[in-house]
Amino acid sequence: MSLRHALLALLAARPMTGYDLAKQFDVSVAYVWHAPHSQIYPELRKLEASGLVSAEATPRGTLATKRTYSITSEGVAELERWVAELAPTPPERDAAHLKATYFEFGSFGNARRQFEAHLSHHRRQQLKWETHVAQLEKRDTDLLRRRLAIAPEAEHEAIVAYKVHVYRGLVERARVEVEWAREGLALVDRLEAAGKD
Amino acid sequence: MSLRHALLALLAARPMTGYDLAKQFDVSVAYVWHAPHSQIYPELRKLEASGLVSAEATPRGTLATKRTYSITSEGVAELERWVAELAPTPPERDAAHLKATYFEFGSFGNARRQFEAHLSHHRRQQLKWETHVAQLEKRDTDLLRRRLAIAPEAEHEAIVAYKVHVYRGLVERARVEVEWAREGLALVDRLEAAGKD
DNA sequence: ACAGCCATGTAAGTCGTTACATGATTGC
DNA sequence: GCAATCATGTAACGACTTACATGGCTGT
Repeated sequence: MSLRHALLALLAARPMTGYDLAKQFDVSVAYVWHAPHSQIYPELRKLEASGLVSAEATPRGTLATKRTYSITSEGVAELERWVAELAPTPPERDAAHLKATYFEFGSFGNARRQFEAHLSHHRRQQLKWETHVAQLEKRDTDLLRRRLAIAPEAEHEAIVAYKVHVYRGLVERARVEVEWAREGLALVDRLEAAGKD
Repeated sequence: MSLRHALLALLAARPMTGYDLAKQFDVSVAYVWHAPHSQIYPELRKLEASGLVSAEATPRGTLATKRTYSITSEGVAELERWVAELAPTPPERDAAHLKATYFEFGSFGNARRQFEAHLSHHRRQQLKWETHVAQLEKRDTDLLRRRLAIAPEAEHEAIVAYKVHVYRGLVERARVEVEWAREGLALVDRLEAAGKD
């Protein structure tokens, strides 16, 4: 149920085509909620059918139509309803930790490879998010500027602050994963040394 | 693809029925990989069909049959293959952080409620995992004892250490979420105070 | 002419959720 | 007799993945 709200939230900043939305999912929203275009296009149709967004269709070539979607007042109301709703936390599903629980079924070398992959992935994530935090703080992303342009000035601080807080949280989370992987590597070293006696 | 491997890993400790497995998913594995019984029973049939587990059927009442599943040597091989495989990291999908990005669509009171729910959820998780770590360290869970009983003594330390490392990682992760929620609450206080001028 | 980006879709399949459905055994 | 727990399934639906498929526009 989050995809529709992610789309509505993006459209609250400015009208966009499905393609624009798919791109935004790659450069910012995807940091918290990933979605491929094959999921986005049908969802936009559903949102349109339920009146939460409206589409302006402009012909493109002879066959295709380009649709620019805007959020409607019902859409804004739905966004507000969603933000006010206390969502149940989803069940845990963590493939990396599941696998690490059973590293004894592989070699020390394998455990190292796995921890190293974990480390480099989350290190990259951390850098990406740190960059994003810096941009948000400078109010230097297209979407944020658009969002601020249509919001009353009194709200600007909160709008920026919430987003910065979210991405700082993700930076911290990535940092913890990196730390966990490093400690994992140290653990493997200890286990291997102990086994050599 | 992780459900099958979680099942295989559990069956590597001891033979179990679908019901036993479902219970294990509630008390330990579910901490990393949740699955309802409606998913477990069909998956066991598939594992049986592909020869990774074998089932011993004992009649139960007039109609039902109770099936006790054991891992086969092919199943162990598949576990080893899975542990050695470098799995791609799944795309981000974090409803709580997504929503927090857009807290400006709700009131300060709402943002507080949301952060408080986040805080208490992850606080509970943290305690649950801390308890689990303590049990693992004392080698005081049924499953772990069974696992150690059939493993060569030289491997015991690693078997315990990997599991402890995983759950400590989850404790840390929960701690970071708790911290994030607390900082969120402080942020809301600051924003509200600033807005009152 | 060709590359690269703009733009939109469908289809098959897997995974997971939620609800429905049934019956046996054990201990009080 | 009743409650709790043991035990096993099915079905409908929704979310997500992966692959396939098509074609337009812009600049070099």
